[in-house]
Amino acid sequence: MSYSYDYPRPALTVDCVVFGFDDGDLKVLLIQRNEPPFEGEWALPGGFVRMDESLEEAARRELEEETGAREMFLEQFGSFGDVHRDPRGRVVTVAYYALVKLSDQSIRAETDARSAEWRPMRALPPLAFDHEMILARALARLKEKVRREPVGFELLPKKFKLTQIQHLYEAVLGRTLDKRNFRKKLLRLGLLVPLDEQETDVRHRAAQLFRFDRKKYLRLVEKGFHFEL
Amino acid sequence: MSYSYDYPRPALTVDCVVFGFDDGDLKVLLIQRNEPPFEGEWALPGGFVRMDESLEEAARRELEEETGAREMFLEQFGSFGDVHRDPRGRVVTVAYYALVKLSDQSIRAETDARSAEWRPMRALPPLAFDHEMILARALARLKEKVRREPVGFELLPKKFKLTQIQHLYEAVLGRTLDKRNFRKKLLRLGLLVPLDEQETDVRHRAAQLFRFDRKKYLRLVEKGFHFEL
DNA sequence: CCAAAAGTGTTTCACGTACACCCATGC
DNA sequence: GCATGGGTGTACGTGAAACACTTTTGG
Repeated sequence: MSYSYDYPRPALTVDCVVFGFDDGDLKVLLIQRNEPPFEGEWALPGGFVRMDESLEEAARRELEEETGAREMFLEQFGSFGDVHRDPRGRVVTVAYYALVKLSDQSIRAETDARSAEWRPMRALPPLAFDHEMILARALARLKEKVRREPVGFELLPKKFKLTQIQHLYEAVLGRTLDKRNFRKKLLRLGLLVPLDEQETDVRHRAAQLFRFDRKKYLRLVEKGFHFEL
Repeated sequence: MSYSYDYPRPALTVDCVVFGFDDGDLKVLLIQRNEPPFEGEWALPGGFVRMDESLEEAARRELEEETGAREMFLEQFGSFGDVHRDPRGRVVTVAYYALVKLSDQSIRAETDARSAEWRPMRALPPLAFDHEMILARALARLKEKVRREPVGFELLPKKFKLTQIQHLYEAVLGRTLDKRNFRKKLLRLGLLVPLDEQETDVRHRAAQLFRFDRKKYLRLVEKGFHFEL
C-alpha cells in the first residue's frame, strides 16, 4: 500500500526532550539508535505523526512508549525544518519538552526494543541529527519557564523539602542561589503547604516537608496573579 | 505527476501573523480567500512548504509575496496540528509572526491575485480555519516579547518620538502607561539616541526625534545585558 | 563531640509607582 | 489666546541582594 499526492510532502515527526531531576542533577531521557543513520548514537525519543492524532497526541504516545507514563507536563517549544537535518530525506519535526517525576516509580527508561537512559545534562554524549540544537533550545525554554511558572514542581516528588527546590532551580538555571533569599521569596508566595511530616533517617537535622498547593495557585491565577521567581 | 509514500503524510504549511503599527493602532495583515473552503472570508497569509526550503524560508517567501518585503523581524511561535483544523484534510501548519514598518513605503498589502488588507486588532473580522486562535497566540507572544526584547522598534519608523513608542506599547499590551515613568525607564536604558531633528508642521510643541541604537544594544547583550520594560 | 545539612533576620539600595503642571507651536 | 500634545521631578514603599550563625540529628 502507498499514498500519493500531487505535490511532494515532507515527513512529519515529533521529538521530545524529557527532563527529570534526581540527586541534584537535571537529566534527559536519551535513546540509543539501533539502525542507520547514526546507528549506535544517542538521540531524542520521537517518531512519526499519524494521520488520526494531533501533534500533542503524537508526543504523548511517544512518551508513553518510552517512559510508561502519559500524564505529565508537556509543552511544544518549536519546530525544526532545515532541508538537510535528516540524511534520509526531508523531515520536519515538532519538538516538545516534558517534565517527569523521576521519584515516581511508574516512570521507567527501558523498553524491550531500544535502550534508553537518563543522562545528566552536565555530561551528555554527542547526539544524532540536529538534536543537540533542539535540546539546547529546550533547556533555554525551560530556564525561562521555570522562573515564570511553577513548573519546577513537576520534576519533584509530591512531598519535598525546600533545599530540593533550590537545587532544582540551581541545576536548571546553572547558577547558585542564596538560601535565605530563595526561601523567603518562595514562602512569601504562599503556595507551599508545610506537611505534618519531616525527613527521616538522615544524620543531620530533619527537614520540613512541603507540598505545592496547585488549587490555590490556579485560584490566584484567575485573579491575575503571576508567579515569578 | 504525483508523489508516493509508504505511509500517509500530513500536508505542511506556514502561516504568518504580520503585525504593523500605524495611527496608534496595532494592525494585522489579512487575506480575503477567493476559493473554498471559507471563500470570501478572511485568513492569515500562508502557504505550503516546498521541499527545497526551510520553514523560515517558506515563511519569508510568503511574506515577500504578500508584502513585497523580505527583510523583516520574523519569529516562529508555534505549530498547529489538530486533526480537523482544515476541512480539506490533514494539514499541519507552522506559525510565524512578523513585524513590519508600515511607515516604510516599500511595504504594501495588495497583490494582483488576492485582496489583502491591514486590519486593526481592535476590530477584526471573523477568521477562517483556526486562525483566530493562532492570531491570539501570536499576540500573546508579542506581548511577552515586546517587554523582554527591543522588538517594538521593528514596528516604528527609524526616527520616532517617545510618545510613538509609548502608544505602541499601550496598543500591544492593551493598557495605558504612565508617561513620565515610561520615558524614564526607556531613556535610562541608554539605547535611544536623540537626533538633531524635531517634529515639524505640528500645531503644538515639536517633539524630539530619536533612533534606536541597535549596535550598542548588541554590544550590551554580549556582556549579559537584558532588555526589560 | 563531630559532621552535615536545616533553619533563620536585618540592612541597604534600587527600582516601580503615583502624581500635576508648564512649554512650544499653529491657527 | 487657545487648543494640542511635549516635556519634566519628587516622595514613598516594596522588593532584591548581601551576608553568618545556631540547631538538630546520627554516627
